[in-house]
Amino acid sequence: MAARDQRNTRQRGAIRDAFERAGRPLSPQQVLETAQTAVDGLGIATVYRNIKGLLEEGWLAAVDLPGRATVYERSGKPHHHHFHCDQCSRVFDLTGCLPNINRLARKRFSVARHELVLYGTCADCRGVNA
Amino acid sequence: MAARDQRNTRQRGAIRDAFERAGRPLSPQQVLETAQTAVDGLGIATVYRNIKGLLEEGWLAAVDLPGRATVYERSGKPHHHHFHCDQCSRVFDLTGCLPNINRLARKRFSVARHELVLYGTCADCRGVNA
DNA sequence: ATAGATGCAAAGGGTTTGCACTTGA
DNA sequence: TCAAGTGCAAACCCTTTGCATCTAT
Repeated sequence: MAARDQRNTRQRGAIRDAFERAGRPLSPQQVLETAQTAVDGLGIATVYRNIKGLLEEGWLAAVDLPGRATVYERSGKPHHHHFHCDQCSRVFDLTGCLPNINRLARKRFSVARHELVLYGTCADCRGVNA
Repeated sequence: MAARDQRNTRQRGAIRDAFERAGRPLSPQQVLETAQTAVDGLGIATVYRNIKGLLEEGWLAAVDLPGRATVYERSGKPHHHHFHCDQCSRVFDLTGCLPNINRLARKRFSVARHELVLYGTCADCRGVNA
């Protein structure tokens, strides 16, 4: 394998922690804010560089969502989609998918994959702190 | 109504034409390239300003797609989704949707709408110039 | 010791805005 | 006429990169 020669810096550790603990996709900015509580002076450039490294390593996966900057999540999850809260802008994982989703395209399109995002309000924002 | 006091400039006409003729969502850059053939010296800022105006007017609708800049299309179409060609990056309209698509979210999420994008290769890029 | 990693600041790419000039009505 | 519209360039925001310094190994 020898993915590459990466060191275990405090910064990298804090960034990984941020993802482990969040359990949901995070933006670089959100990662910065979380990881800064552990590593003072952490810079945004370092966050971007580590995210890139963790992507190449396969530890992270990019989640492109319409209308917002790319967020990232731990890789290895089964096929799933996301929910975007219109109020707090946080992104949550959904489970499962729908059959026939790729059949929406006419035969003149060869479909390789799809992306589905649901929008609305999360329980926290609705005050349903159940 | 008096949406606002908009003039019919050559630029605005050319921009509208670009959308009318394309029949598919366009990016500001694509609009610029098309409309420049009609209006020499057209600037990108004018394209952005007119797109914004046409959005407010309700003549255009924004189409946010994951991982690419927002594209725009004529408004008023029934609910539909889009196909993004991985090779030429053009975006095409699909027709229809799937039932139950909003049920993918657990009850802790209140779903207001959804966005679905299919990815793959369009007929042109596959050489199926049928 | 030393190559990789970091932080800062500057550079990029796409979108928006300020301003003087142009133009539609 | 004269405010809305335009073109240009500077400003912005987010992401990436250059470089001197720092640090795991």
